[in-house]
Amino acid sequence: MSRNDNSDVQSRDAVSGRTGDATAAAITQAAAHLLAQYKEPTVAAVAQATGVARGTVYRYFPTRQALLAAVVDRALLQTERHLAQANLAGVPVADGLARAVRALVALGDDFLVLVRQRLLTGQDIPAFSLVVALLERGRQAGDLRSDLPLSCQVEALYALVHACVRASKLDAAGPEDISATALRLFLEGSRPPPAGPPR
Amino acid sequence: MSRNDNSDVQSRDAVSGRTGDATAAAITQAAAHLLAQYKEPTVAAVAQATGVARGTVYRYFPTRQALLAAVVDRALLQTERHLAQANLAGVPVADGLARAVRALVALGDDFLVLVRQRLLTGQDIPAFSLVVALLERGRQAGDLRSDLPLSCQVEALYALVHACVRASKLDAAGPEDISATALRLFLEGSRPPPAGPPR
Amino acid sequence: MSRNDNSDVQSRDAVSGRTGDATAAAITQAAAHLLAQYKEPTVAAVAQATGVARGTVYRYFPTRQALLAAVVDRALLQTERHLAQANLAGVPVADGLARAVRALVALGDDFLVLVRQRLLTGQDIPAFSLVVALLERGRQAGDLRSDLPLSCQVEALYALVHACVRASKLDAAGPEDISATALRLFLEGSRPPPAGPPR
Amino acid sequence: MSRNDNSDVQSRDAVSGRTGDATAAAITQAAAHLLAQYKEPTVAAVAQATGVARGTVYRYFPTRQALLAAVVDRALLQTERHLAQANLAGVPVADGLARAVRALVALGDDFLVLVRQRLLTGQDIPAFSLVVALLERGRQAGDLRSDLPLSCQVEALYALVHACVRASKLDAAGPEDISATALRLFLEGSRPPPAGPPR
DNA sequence: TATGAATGAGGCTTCATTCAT
DNA sequence: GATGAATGAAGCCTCATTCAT
Repeated sequence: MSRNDNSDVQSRDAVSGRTGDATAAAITQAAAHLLAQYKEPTVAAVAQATGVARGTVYRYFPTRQALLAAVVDRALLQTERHLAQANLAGVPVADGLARAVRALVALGDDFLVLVRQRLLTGQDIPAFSLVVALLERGRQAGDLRSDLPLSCQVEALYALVHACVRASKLDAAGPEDISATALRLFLEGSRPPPAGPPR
Repeated sequence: MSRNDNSDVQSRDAVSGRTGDATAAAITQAAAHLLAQYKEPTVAAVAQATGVARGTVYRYFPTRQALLAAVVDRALLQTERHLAQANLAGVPVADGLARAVRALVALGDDFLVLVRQRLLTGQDIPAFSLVVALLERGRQAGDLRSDLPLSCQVEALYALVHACVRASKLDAAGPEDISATALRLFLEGSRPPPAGPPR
Repeated sequence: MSRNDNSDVQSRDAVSGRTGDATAAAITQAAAHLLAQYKEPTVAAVAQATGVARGTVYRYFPTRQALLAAVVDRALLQTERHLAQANLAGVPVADGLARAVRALVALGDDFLVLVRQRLLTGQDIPAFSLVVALLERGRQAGDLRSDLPLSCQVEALYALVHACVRASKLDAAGPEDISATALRLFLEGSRPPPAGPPR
Repeated sequence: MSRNDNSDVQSRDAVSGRTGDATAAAITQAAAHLLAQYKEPTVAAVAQATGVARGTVYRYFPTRQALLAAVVDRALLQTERHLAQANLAGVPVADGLARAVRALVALGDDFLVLVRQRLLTGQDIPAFSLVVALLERGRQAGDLRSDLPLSCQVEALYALVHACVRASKLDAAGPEDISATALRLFLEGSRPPPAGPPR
């Protein structure tokens, strides 16, 4: 009843109106936004973007590396959740690809963070394994051509989503249009259909 | 495989076998290689990769920024030269695309440097205008589909070349295979041909 | 002899007993002392003389140049205040000269800093304009000889004060004696009075 | 007879027309000029001012410190020679002072170098001992007032010469005028004579 | 909990010095 | 003898990190 009766919610900051966990989330989000622009953000930049003092960042993350790792972890988690909810394995390949692309586009900064991570470390992103599995299924089922290396197809899918997301930032296109464009480029390429429309 | 064969030009260093200009070229090349890996190379790293002392880098480039700018400039020059020699405007669009992709793949680190530059600055690379013109010609001539934004197609072409180059570093594929894969992905996408082979 | 007595203002450092502003003042003071010895002080030297780490200097002054400029600015401010309080224009020339010399001597390091600045840059010190005006008044009123260039007289006054201050550092003379000596040298020179005492 | 018959003169540089000793002299002279402006000259600056390459400076002077010491030594030597030739001890004090001041003014950069040296090191300049002896003689003979510290008078003399030299650089005054002004300021000060002109 | 002050390691840059031609 | 290239020590500056309030 009383105002102090917040034993089961996080403590709340009077000024920012943020709970402790919300502060941590705000920090990671700001850091993700900076990372998505391919900056190498300093702690001061993250703190300023979050609207807190530098020391506050260190209250939640022991080191800069830990903060950046937390950002990547959060992006991984979000990606896993989105892709799992998309139920890629439960629908035909064509539908699965459309769902996957929409999910990646919807991830926004988190997707860019993971692409950046792949670019820098060269390591696979585990959260993307569902997408790789989908591509493999498509190749085996004959829904996707299999005369090209799988690795190139994987790269191509991410690259096209990434390219469309970035290109759309200039055109201010909506996520549906972006997703559709990326998907078409991935599936059909840039050569026009010989006769009637392929669909 | 000596880096320099003009025996009667430039003073030559006995140990490294490099002339003065060759030293500058070696520095930019080493820096380009580091940049191509999406590192943010320190002057010390560039010097070590070149095999000279830090101070030597400053004999040729007044600041780190100037060095990196010189690397980008050199990449621009190389790209302009390669694309100009490819005579993209003088052949049919299909051939032009094949030539363009082969030229970009052949650029190696220089292409990656320019892609990185686009990624970081968001600015257009003037040396790529020949490729954009080719795409525009293809769209108007009906050789390329025009129901997608040109900007997305431009991004897609670079992204696919980039993706194939990077994917090939794991497979140690040759430039011809890389180029062919990138070109097919760009033109035909990943959906298999409906009936007989597309060509 | 504590440097700061306003007990309820500014956060206070437990070890050094300095407030934040006092730290900046301590840094400029230490830098002024080094400048007054005609050193070209490094940031490390200033930090050590202040008793802080190098980085701390950069908390208060963005660059070394900015620090040195702040020292000069502070010296200008102090000089303006001292000379303004001396009310040179409101008393006879002879008294004004005595006041001016005492003020300059009392400035100590700040005066030396400004003399050094004049020496290095060759530019006039605006805070000295009150003294120049006094000399001009003296020349027009016949209290000072006007058969010598004013610029030489100006230089001479500063040079004599400077010389006496520096000479007195070896003799540990008090400011009153220094001022009197400088004033006499400026007014009467080194030739003894022909007959009785000149006053 | 033959052109190679220069065994007893210095080897002569074909381009600069300087002998080896002349090159060393040119270097010290250029360095003296820079020192006289109260710069802290780099070896590169000295070399550029001399018109030779950096390495050439090191052919004549093992280190920068040695070069600067050589400049001071040369200034000391010049000063000793000038003052000795002035025969200060052999004429009345008044004449001696006039000769001394003219000699110091005529030294130009060398005098400024020594003043700078005094300023930085605080040590006496041995070449100036003849002037100090002259001042002492004047004080004992009653030609100079002795109610002021000798050290202040010494400082004052140098300071006035220095001030007049520097002030004259703005007015482009000749050495005779400079000397006369400095001497008057030293002897008679800035107060006008009570009745008729003192001379 | 949040903050501003302080620190020190590391990167950039200059410059005295050495070396090979 | 003179030069340009190369080096490394040292100074400037940034920034991740710690600490006391």
